[in-house]
Amino acid sequence: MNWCPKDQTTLANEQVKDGACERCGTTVVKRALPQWYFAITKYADELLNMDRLEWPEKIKTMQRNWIGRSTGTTIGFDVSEFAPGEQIETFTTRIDTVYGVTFVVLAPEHPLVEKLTQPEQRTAVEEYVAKAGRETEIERTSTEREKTGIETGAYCINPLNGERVPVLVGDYVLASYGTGAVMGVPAHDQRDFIFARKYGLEIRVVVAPPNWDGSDLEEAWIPAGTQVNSGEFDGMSSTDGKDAIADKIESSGWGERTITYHLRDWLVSRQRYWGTPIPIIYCDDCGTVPVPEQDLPVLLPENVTFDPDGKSPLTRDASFLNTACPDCGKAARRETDTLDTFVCSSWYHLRFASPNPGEDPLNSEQVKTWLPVNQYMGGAEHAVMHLLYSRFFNKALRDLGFVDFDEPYARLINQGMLIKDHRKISKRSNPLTPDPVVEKHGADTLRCYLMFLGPWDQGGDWSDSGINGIRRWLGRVWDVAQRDESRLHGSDGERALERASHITTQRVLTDMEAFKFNTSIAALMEYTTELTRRFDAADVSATSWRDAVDRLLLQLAPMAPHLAEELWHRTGHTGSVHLEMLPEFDESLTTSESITLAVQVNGKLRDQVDVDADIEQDAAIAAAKLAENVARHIEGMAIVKEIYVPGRLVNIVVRSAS
RNA sequence: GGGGGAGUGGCGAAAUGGCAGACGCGCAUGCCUUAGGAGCAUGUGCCUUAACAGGCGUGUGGGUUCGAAUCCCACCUUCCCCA
Repeated sequence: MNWCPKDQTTLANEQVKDGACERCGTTVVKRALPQWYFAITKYADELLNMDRLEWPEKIKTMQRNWIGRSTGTTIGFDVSEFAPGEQIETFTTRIDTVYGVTFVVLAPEHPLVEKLTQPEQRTAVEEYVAKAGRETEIERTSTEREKTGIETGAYCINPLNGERVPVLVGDYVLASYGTGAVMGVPAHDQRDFIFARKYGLEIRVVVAPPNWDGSDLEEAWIPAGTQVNSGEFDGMSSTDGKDAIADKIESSGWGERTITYHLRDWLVSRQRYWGTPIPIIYCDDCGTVPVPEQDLPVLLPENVTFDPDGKSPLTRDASFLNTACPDCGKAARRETDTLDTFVCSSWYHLRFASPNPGEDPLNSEQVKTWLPVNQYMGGAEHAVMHLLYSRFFNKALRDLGFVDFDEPYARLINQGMLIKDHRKISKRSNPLTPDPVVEKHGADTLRCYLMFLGPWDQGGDWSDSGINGIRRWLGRVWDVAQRDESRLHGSDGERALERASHITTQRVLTDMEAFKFNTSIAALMEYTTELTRRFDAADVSATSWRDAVDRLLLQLAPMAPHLAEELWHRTGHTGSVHLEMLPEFDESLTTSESITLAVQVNGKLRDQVDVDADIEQDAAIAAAKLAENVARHIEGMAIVKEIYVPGRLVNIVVRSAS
């Protein structure tokens, strides 16, 4: 059990960071306590299936790694010579290397350590085990550190070849992972290789590299190869050997094919006040009894005192603690542990969708209407905690009949981290209070600025100065939208205005769908400038001008909702701008009759030419060659190649004519 | 150590095989102003040049291509994640 001495509570593996409590940074120690778990491992395989999720690959990879499914073989090494009737269970994904086992290593916490340690080694082993108990798992498994181990003095038998190999204790083996014991194959595992060299153990090649001449290896050979020194399996490819050896082990009863997971069951007990009480009652006669459904939910008592000993007030609150056994009615005690807060965040979206469910925790009909969540926005830091728990909850609730879908969040986007003073902005450690910014510039300005900082999924650096640009732009919008269009009677700029409108909408909508709000806003800024220019030139009609301003406001609405609404009303509209549809764009109106081609000579830009938009390749190249600065660079040269990229550029490749 | 991002002006950034630096900040000059931490206009990658123009330039070194910030290889720096 991971125990934080400061917070006086247990922690899930996911909540231990670098051996320290995720909340307060205190070094976490190991404690043995009875706890409540959720059986998330029962869903491990289903949780691995993320094919239909539109999530960032990175998050999917992190979840896969966290679940950590590996297929391999469990095999027992007999130790009855030293501990009658016992054997050491080991798990390996490389059963093809089993003939190369030259030692077996136990985790310091392994129950057989005590039984197997021989008298002459006892003092040294006990010291070693005590030392390992003071170190964190991160320290023990760090690859930076040299592997250490100590002999127990005992030996075990490899069932495949009947060999007697030494049993050691090593702190790089964790009791909590796999079987808490590993077989040592120095020739084919780099950690074992280094370990064997250090302690003078045999390094025996059993999977030969191609063209192996029988000499000693310089480092472990990890890839596949040919079985050698492997009895009846010699000559097989190690890929086939894996299956053949596993078959033999299973048919001989020495072990079996096994799937293991890194994921462990979710420890949900917390020794805190602030949490959902675990609905369990302890009765001296009936044992552990769940609170009957009609008595749910168990509510926290309200008038409690918090003492500085860090213990949950629930452990001292008699009115909460004492109750009657639901089965026999005799006096009984409530569980005083509460549920991890990740339990609540695993289904809050279901409750949001059905806020008044009556007797049930949620209303399935309303949940079906609204969910699953189409687009979820959250931080990448939730990859293996909240997001995994939430998926598990959804699947469990589905199996209980509460929801009819498999996944809670169809599409996931990670917003990036905001950095201030070289540290990430966080509500706990480095907060950015929006109030003064809102006070000074308004909520719309702050909102737009956050969108303008950079790509949404990359976050950005907060700076106080850049916000002025957004403030100025919104000021220009305010000005331009309210100009009096009655003096406009022109027509020369109509076509240009229409083009600008449709191009802008195309850019704004495309970028918004890709969560590139920064470039969406840049497009609207350019459009604002264009509107101002057209008004000052007075070369459009009043109607076109007004339509163009409406278009600006409609696209501004999602970004600066208050300002857009106010201007929508001030420009003569009734009803809310937020009930309007976004404008559409006509691709045919985004093009123009003439285009500017860039002209390169040998890939270097030399000039530009204005040509008809539908110009043919030959004509485009001919026009390009006439450009003054191009002619200069190709004069007297032999033309090797001419390239025309329609609508974009011409590249003329030349070399000296000599 | 392993896994995954990122590296472009003074700064935030744009461009994902086709005119590098859009848009914005900052800065400079000018206009307006009794005033400016307001507003407006113009300019602003570096070097050479009176100008036309030319050279250099997207972390470093190589490669592919008519053409590379963009693709490939190696390296450097940095951020995030890690049983």
